[in-house]
Amino acid sequence: MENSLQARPDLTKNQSLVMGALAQANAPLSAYTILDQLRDHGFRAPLQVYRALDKLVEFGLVHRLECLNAFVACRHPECEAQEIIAFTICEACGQVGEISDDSLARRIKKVAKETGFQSKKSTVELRGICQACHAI
Amino acid sequence: MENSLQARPDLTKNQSLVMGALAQANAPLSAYTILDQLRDHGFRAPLQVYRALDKLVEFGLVHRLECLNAFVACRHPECEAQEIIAFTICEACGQVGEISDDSLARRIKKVAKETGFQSKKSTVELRGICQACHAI
DNA sequence: GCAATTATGTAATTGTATAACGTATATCAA
DNA sequence: TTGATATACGTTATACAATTACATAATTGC
Ligand SMILES: [Zn+2]
Ligand SMILES: [Zn+2]
Ligand SMILES: [Zn+2]
Ligand SMILES: [Zn+2]
Repeated sequence: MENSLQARPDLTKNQSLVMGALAQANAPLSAYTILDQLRDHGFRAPLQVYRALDKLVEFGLVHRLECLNAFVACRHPECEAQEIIAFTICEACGQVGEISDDSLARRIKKVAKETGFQSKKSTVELRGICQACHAI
Repeated sequence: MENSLQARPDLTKNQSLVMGALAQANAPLSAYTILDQLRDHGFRAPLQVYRALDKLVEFGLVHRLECLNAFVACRHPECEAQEIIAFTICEACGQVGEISDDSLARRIKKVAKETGFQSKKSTVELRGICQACHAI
């Protein structure tokens, strides 16, 4: 049986550039912000960014935040092994945290199943204030 | 102390029209789909829809689904009393369900708090197959 | 009436994402 | 070597989503 984890191939040039932009940022970037940052490297059109992002998300290197229409580099080593990740998005500093909690995942699965819903993909995004910003 | 629940005033004409479109639909509608449906009633511009949607969401009569950029009428009588609602979105029939489970809400609050995150607003959206579609 | 607030109409613009082309390159089998 | 397949890339145009800016009308509270 195939391992469901994506065996990550070497990144292409465009994929590397987009990954680099996201890795350097300490907050989510929109596709168009990435495009602007990479114009000096030859990027001209949104599709170049979106195609790279599609692959990077597929590889599990990047997450998409639905509530921001933005993308963030994964900082969570064990990410691919988790079914459900909760993202914490600080509205003060923009930083994104990743929480993977088994009991939370089980709870979500359970409440869904109780209504007969078969969940395939879940989005959990929390907006608020991170610890660092709250301390200020 | 003011009640945080919105005392719902009568809806204006535009708000009623948008609410009607969403109430009739059995799946989420995008703002532009609503606009098209209401052209016969004098709607000409997206802003007329977005302004009505803003109010309806504020009143708790409509929910916005982040992962779809779409809006759905609330089918959940006790909705406003719940801090956290999980939406189930069927990828087969499009129907949206609302789950409010106290233990899930507590769990989410708890895992966030463990990382020092102060959550203000949460988005929980599950995509998959609903019971009816699974039975087919 | 009058001021303040809320709702509406319209046009223009900005932001997000994809469709539809064509081209280039790597891989593999015949 | 050729042909088939798969993948990546570049470009243009277009579709879809949301907001800004400004003017006008209706409503509400004195
Ligand atoms: Zn991750
Ligand atoms: Zn912060
Ligand atoms: Zn509801
Ligand atoms: Zn269904």
